[in-house]
Amino acid sequence: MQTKNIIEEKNLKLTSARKELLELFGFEKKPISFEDIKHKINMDKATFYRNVSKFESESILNSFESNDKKRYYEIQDFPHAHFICNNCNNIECLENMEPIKLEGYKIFDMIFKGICKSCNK
Amino acid sequence: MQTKNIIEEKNLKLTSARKELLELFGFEKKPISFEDIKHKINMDKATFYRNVSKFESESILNSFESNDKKRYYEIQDFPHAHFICNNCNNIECLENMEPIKLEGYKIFDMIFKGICKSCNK
DNA sequence: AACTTATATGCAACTTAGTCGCAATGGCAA
DNA sequence: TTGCCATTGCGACTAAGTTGCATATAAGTT
Ligand SMILES: [Mn+2]
Ligand SMILES: [Mn+2]
Ligand SMILES: [Zn+2]
Ligand SMILES: [Zn+2]
Repeated sequence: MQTKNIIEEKNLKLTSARKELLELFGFEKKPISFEDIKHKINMDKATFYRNVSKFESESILNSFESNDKKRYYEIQDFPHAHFICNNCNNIECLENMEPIKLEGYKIFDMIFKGICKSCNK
Repeated sequence: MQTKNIIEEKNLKLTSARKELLELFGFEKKPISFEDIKHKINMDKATFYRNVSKFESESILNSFESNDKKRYYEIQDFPHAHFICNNCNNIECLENMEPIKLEGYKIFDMIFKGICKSCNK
């Protein structure tokens, strides 16, 4: 979907900060922290955080906290688990995993931690 | 195992702070943050954090970060997943779950987030 | 195109979990 | 009992994220 349509659908103003963020998140395939992109983007950190929070409450992004005390954001497409490597700190999207069910619970997010494929060789 | 043996096995000094912590962690069944117990314990926060870090590197405790930006520690017994409720923020140990395997990866930790049994009613 | 107004932004000050340097203390082995 | 080194308390610090406030701007209205 186009950046403009995403925004209009949610009754938000299409500012240049929001354009920048949505293009960046649309382009990246991995979850991103503020630290990751602060040098690439042209906005204050308050603007970044206020926008990603709004995007999250509008179901455009979702987020989780990694090992490094930073919050990572990514486009909300189809639900999938994440693997965080304790060794290289890389975050992987596990897109081919069948979803796990727990009787009586609703699961929105799954995080696995351990040693990733390449560190495990 | 006795507090004293745990400590001696790792060549650490059995200080009163360490006795307090190990008894507390042995007694509690749930993961604990510093905030949770700071009023019950008789030590500086630096002492708490230095000790739990050491215990973790000695494989006496393990830890993970929850939704509330706090780190939770618990006795390392048998590996199990945790469920964090987005609604009531309660942390549950999922002790009856069969472990999940991922070809090529080593999984040390699994965290599920969503809505817990009692909030889901 | 100019006017209006609610929303969004930049900036600086703030919050808060956790860390660190350092001088004083205290386990424990000799 | 002595002495050494790990451990402790304390205060200062760090860093991710938040907030208040004055200013700027998107977008609808005239
Ligand atoms: Mn992902
Ligand atoms: Mn547990
Ligand atoms: Zn790795
Ligand atoms: Zn709940």
